[in-house]
Amino acid sequence: MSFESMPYKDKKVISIGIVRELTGLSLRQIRYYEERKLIFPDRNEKGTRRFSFSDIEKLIEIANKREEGVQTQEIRKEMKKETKPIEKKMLKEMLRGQFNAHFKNNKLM
Amino acid sequence: MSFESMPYKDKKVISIGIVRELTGLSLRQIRYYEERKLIFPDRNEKGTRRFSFSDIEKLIEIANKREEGVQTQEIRKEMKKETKPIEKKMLKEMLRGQFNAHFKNNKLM
DNA sequence: CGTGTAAGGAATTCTGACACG
DNA sequence: CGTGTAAGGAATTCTGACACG
Repeated sequence: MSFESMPYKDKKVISIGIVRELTGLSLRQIRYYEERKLIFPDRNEKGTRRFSFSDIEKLIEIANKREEGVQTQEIRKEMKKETKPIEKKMLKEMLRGQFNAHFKNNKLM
Repeated sequence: MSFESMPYKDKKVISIGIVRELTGLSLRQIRYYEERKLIFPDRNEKGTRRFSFSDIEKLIEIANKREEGVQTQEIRKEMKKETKPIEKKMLKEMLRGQFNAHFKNNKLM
């Protein structure tokens, strides 16, 4: 199942009210950080936001930075650097997936 | 943080609507399986249910058993057997925690 | 810039009950 | 036994806007 293969940490299943409880941030703050492209919750069909545990961890980091007086713009820049290696890893895995699919189709199936 | 120390899998943070999406079960079915003591979602202050990924996995198992015609009573019995070892493990860890706390308080603090 | 708040509407969730079987 | 459904109420979430600064 695709459900099993994805780590729970990145599944977008948490509503904004719970995120508020878990982070201590206000709804306004959470929505604003999305507006500033610091987090990227999914939306369900009717438009309500769905967050992952990763989003929550990110929000906790953001809250800490904000307490230090760092502006959202700066935080976004810092986060870009940090997520780059992850993107590279993802890309690598995607390529491997493509390769495997290709191999399967031509040699085994 | 206590947040970090607990695996995401067991955090009760998912609302019943998402559980329905993820399991394909109806709200009625999910609530009924709780009534029959097959799952144990938390409740927030206002009484709305909060499920964990573990609950969702359990529900998928339950759905499979039900398709085979197994009654909820039977499913509960089967699940009791399966969760016993986990309870033992938890108990062991709790005891170790108590021991460590005791040791710390008397010898180190 | 970052956050609070009141506003109105839409969608969610809850419980207890009746239905069928 | 297991599930559907209509009912009424309460709580959630959404957006765009005004406020302050």
